[in-house]
Amino acid sequence: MADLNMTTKDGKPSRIQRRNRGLILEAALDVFSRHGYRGATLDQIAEQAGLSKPNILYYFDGKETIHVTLLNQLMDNWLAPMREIDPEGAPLDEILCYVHRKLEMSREFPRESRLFANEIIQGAPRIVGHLEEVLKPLVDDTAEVISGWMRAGRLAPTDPRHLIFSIWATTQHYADFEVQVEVLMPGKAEQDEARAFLDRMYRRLLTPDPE
Amino acid sequence: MADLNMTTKDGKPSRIQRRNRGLILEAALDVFSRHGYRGATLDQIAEQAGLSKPNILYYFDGKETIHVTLLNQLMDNWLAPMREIDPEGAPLDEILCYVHRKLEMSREFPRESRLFANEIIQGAPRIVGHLEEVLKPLVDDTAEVISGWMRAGRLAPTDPRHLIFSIWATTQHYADFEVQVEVLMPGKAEQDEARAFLDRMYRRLLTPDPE
DNA sequence: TCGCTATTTTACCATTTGGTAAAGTTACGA
DNA sequence: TCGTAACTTTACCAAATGGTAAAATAGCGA
Repeated sequence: MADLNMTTKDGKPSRIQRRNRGLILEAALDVFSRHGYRGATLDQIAEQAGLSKPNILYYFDGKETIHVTLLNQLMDNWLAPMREIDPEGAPLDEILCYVHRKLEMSREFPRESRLFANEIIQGAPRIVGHLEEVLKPLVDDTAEVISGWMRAGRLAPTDPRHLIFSIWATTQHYADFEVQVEVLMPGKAEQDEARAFLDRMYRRLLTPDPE
Repeated sequence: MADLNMTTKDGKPSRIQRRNRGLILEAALDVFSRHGYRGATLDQIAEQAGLSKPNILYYFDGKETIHVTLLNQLMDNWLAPMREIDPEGAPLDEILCYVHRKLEMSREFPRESRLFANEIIQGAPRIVGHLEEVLKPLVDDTAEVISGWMRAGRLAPTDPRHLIFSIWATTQHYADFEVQVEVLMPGKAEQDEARAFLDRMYRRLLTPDPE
């Protein structure tokens, strides 16, 4: 019985359950991130997970459930770096540290980045809710923190939200558009260069003008 | 006879041909950009074009041909702003003008932007060739122009290729991640703000330090 | 207006795809 | 070691999808 919570009688998921659900999600991340939601097939996921298709549907209610599960799991990790921006810290350091972490994640978790990008580009049909309920409040808070720093003259003034967009865009670009980057800078250790470039760009943008 | 070149006997495409091929490409742009290659169906394209599915296949050899046709048409317009960077112009103005044009295109042609993004994210299977043969030389040239400006002290030095990436990323973000932008800045005239933000960012990044 | 070509429609088809039913097999506590 | 619940497999299915054959119709030059 493919229960929604998927637990054994005693309320705890079994070892096999944990292993197989893990295998499925790992395979699904791979396939969804490469082909998008509609482009991915349960057969591909099944093959990559080393399980049969019906067996996959024993663990998840359907294709969409797998996808939504992935997106939900993803969002938490994805937003963690922004949550760690410390309103008490040194403004420029906090922002630059955030940029570095996002770039790190783009290198370490390109599949997650692409999964997310695919979903947003196609209208985010399965996570607009999450965006409104979780992402928006977090961004509002962060923008307020940054605004405060700017009003205090500790950062050069700009629009904090567009600043955030630009950080997302520039860092995730290296994951989402990896093929293109690879074509244009073949074989280069572009990640270190990227770090230096972004560091410089945001440092110059945000360092307050001497009065 | 669905000829590859699709011409009438006298070598010229008929009025009907031009109209219908146009209808199909317009519809296909809409559908592909919203759902990605595999997520789009010929039935959707047919319905949106107001033609029957077999009729669509009378004008194009198949789904893939339509997609490739779109991508090829797109690439030229897409790269036009970069081609217009004038090596003889004022460096900062040329770059900022390029940024503005890219942002403009992101607003005017969001479907094209998303079509392209979808293709690249999913590994660019149908246009790596084009990227290598057309995009790479152009980027190499442009990077060399920018490098020259930097060596001459007319722009603050940075990596020109990462500069280009960041311009692409930040400008296309407003088209590709439109849903997210809309959630986080509901109803705002974010395009004007974006222009001001990017102008400021690249101006500060690239203005040479006074010696 | 005739005749020929260009275009469109109708009726299909094979494959793929998400999903199910039910029979088997495994694992684990009593 | 036996019984039951957990898991897996086999054999399907209906709908969707890319594509085709061939008949029917429209358009256009002579």
